[in-house]
Amino acid sequence: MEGPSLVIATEELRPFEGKKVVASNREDFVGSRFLHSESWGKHLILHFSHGIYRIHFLMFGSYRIDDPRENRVPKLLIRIGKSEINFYSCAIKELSSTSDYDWTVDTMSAEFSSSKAVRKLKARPEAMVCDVLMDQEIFAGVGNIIKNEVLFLMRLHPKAKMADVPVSRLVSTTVKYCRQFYDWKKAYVLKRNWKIMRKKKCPVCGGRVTKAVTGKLKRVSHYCSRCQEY
DNA sequence: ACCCATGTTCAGCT
DNA sequence: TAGCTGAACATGGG
Repeated sequence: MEGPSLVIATEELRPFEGKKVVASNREDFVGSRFLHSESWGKHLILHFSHGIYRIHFLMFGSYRIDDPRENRVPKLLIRIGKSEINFYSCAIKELSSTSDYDWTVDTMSAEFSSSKAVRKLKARPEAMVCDVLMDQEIFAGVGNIIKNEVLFLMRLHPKAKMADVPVSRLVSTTVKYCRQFYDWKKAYVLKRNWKIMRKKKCPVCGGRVTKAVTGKLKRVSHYCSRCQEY
């Protein structure tokens, strides 16, 4: 789950703000009050009257509101009023505070600082663009889908060195695409708008899309070797 | 039916 | 010590 999806999660939880947890599979949550939620990058931060919890969905995590999965044990279940919210296969960690979060690196935050990102990127001329895009200390919330789509939009090869990348345009394209991802996801049309991710043919030249593990992060990149130059 | 993938952390090694 | 690798976790979709 990537940053924009987490923002959507906070929105879906909004109707439950200020309400009491009447039941849970975790004793400490019972009787507590759900105050509000927020997201930072791929973190979903839930504030309850008894504590702050950070949920990370990793690769396979999911949540369901009033739609429990059959035969699946949620990592966290909370019942609020007549509603049931379930979090599956995620990592849950209690936080003592959220003061360590820097929202100026969260690509979905209004506080995101493009100038700060540009500065960090310029400090890494030897790094591959596929790695810096996924760096959560620069672009918190960007995952492999956003990475691949942004690289295609920029016509950039995943292995391009940052020294050869138009840094300012990379930042603006990434932030803009995160918003686009959010809009498409909300409209349930995200996948059909992928241009290169898991595609067989390049939408520009019709050539076969290359699928290769790239960068220090060793994540799969989907790219057109003809249209996306070094 | 099998294979893959929207991700991160950590142990253990060089 | 820094940096790398593999393992572990866990699951729906093509």
